[in-house]
Amino acid sequence: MRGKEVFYPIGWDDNGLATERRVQNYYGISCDPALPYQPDPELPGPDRPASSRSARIPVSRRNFIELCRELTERDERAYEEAWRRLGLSVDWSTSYRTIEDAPAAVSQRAFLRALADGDAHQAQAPVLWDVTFGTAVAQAEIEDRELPGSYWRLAFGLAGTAAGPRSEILVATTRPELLPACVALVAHPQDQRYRDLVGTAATTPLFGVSVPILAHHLADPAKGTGIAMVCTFGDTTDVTWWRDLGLATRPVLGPDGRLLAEPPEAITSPAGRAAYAELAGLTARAARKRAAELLDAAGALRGAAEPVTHPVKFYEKGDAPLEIISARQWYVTNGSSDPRLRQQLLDRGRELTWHPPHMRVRYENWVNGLTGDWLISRQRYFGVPIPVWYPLGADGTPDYGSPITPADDALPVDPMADTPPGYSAGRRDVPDGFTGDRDVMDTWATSSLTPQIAGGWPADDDLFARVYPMDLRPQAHEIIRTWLFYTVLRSQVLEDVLPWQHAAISGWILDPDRKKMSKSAGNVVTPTDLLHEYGTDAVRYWAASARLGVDTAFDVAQLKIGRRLGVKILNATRFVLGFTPPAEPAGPAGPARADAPVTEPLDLAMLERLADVIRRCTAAFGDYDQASALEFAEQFFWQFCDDYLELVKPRAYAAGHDEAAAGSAVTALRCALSMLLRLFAPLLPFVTEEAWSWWQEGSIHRAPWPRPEELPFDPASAAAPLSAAASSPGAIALEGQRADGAGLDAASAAIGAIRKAKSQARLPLRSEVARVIVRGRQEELDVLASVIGDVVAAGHVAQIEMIPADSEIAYEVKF
RNA sequence: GGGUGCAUAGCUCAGCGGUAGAGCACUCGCCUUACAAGCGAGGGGUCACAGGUUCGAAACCUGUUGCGCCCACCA
Repeated sequence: MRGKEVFYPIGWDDNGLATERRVQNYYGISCDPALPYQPDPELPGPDRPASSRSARIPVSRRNFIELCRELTERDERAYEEAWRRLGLSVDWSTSYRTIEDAPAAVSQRAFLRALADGDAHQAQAPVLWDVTFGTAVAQAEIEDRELPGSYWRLAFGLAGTAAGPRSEILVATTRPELLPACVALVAHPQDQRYRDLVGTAATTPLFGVSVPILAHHLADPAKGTGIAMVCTFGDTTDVTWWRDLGLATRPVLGPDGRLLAEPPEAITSPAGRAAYAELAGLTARAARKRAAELLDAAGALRGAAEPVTHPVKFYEKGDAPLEIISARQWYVTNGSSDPRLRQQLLDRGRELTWHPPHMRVRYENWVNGLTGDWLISRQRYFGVPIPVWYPLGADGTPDYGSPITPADDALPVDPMADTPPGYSAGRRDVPDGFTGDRDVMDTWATSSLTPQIAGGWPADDDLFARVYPMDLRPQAHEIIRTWLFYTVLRSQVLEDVLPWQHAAISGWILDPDRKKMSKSAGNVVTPTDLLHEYGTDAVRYWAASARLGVDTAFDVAQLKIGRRLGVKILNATRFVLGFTPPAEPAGPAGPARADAPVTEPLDLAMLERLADVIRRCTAAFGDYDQASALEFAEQFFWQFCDDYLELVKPRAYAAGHDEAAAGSAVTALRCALSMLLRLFAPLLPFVTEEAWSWWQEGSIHRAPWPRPEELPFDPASAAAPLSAAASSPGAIALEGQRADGAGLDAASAAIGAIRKAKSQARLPLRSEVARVIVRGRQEELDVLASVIGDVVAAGHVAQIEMIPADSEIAYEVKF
């Protein structure tokens, strides 16, 4: 409507663990990569009742991915239907799915570019691991949840003279099952209680392993007994201590979340090995209970277990606490260990215009709090494969340090199916042959490239040059640290540019009790029923009232009001179009046209007010504040209907008596209607399109945005007589003269006073009024005088008298 | 613990230096030549609390309390 070409792409982010879980639950299956492909698998089907994980039917990797594609496609069709019905003005002809070849190729190309530039690397390192999904996860996808737990106080043995009078040392832990993984005890260097012990060793109860007692500033004297047990790995602090203090590695937890079959080598005593055998194969949770029992039986517990509630790290879509295990993974540089890149990212955050501005703080918090590079590899199936192979040595061991990369024009590749350059297919997984990387990339590794994917990078140079960098990223606040941050990161690294100038950060829709909607809480309101019951425009009306950055409670009352507004627009349009245009019919669709001169002061005043509304709406939209734009338009529209239409009705109907006065009214009505419909069009697209179609050509959504300059004033008769009140703040310059809408307000106030008198007298509004006396200051009476004819007619007033007085304007109504 | 936002009528929210606002809900009235899925009128608020700035504070500053969110926090 503003005359610009808009590139508004839409895509489906269909990869990821959320999809895999939905597919598992929907079909009652699980993926087993060891199984062969079944062309026509027998599936339990969607009607199968929710089953335990063990009851799921295992299917091959290829079958699993096929089902993921199938179900996401079906889900996406349902979404598209809902969004089309919502009137989203995205360009459906350019939509993409991140799992399709073109986006996958973009994703792989960006990865290979990062690899070539040294921005992607592998490392064998401790990672946060979801034991249910069996994959590593990234820092951005972790959340804390409060869980109940217990403190156990374990007695570690002290040997030798350094121990002095003490023979044991108490260590509090919430995870006794990790005792076999213990590699050290750590106290704060200033802590007097343990100072003399630092540098000596203690012996773990039950397992009889000697561990050093060390000092580190991260040890908190106030927690537990002030001395912490360091394990491989109980939490991220353990990892820090392990690194800083150069500690041994004694893993006991496997990728499935169960204790490994064999104890760490450090456990050598028969008693220790016997104790470990009691724990082997148990889940961490079960092992915790068993370990506490064993410790109790061995007399190594001091005092009763103390219940606590503590925060535990979870994958945000996971059901079991994350564990930390050591694994080889792929990482992408994100500024955590590169001060220059970190500063560049912070600078980009300041370059970006945030709506609302304070959302930038979340971004900065996140960038400043990054603790490691971006872990992008996932040990899953439905995702874009990491596009590398590894050469195998003579003994069949992969050489991870020399990844084999595909040719650029071969992308996308699946290293598990495709053969790398320089090899034949037969040399897969044989000595001196090759093996494919079996991991896929984090879903954000692809969705962080949405500007590149939508913009045709790098194949369509012309499109890319025209649309990138883009203007706007609309998204919600919970994915600032993922979608927004990763997108800024990729554009910084790939193009050294900010991917868009503006970020419009929406809040959430909360349930009517202001609680977050969630499937498990059962308080989700889905839009489809609402769209059917209240209509799209009503739903959009409610949604548009939500300002950026502010969470909004779902409110059916707002839908009803929106629907009422839509109905009112149709009725008002019908009313206005019921009057015959005074002269030639309006020309081509578009700006309102003067069919007859607008000469009557009330009509001029109304249009002047409307011009001001247009200015304010336009400014609000420019400020990403659609809620204010709607409010301004709506407020004016109701005054237009309730006061102006009623005031002007008698004059407009009286076409036979005073053609000029009637013509002025009808022209003003049609002009205002045209502008109002266009003002509402972006927010209420369907009802305005319908009303527009009754009298205009073409779609209202391609009509020009209304401008005050369209006002059909006849310069010869413009609003000169509108009194001294024209110096008020609302005054506008028009055709070289000053005018404002004071006449409309004066007439509204006058008809309001008359209505009030009738209401208080319990009389119908159409009843006759014998006499109205108005007292007020001369200048106010002058304004009123200019529109008094319309007031008298609309109020059915027989006689009106205006008496100058040195007081606020007041009305006396006599029947 | 650090950060950030919010607190205004019964409800949902505007207002952000100049006499407290809207819609809904509530009460009363009205079939009025667009609309009874409508129209008109009315009642209803120490603007969380305490200081300060100012001629003047709901608004600006400081602090307090409560709620939400972000980050950190698993011994």
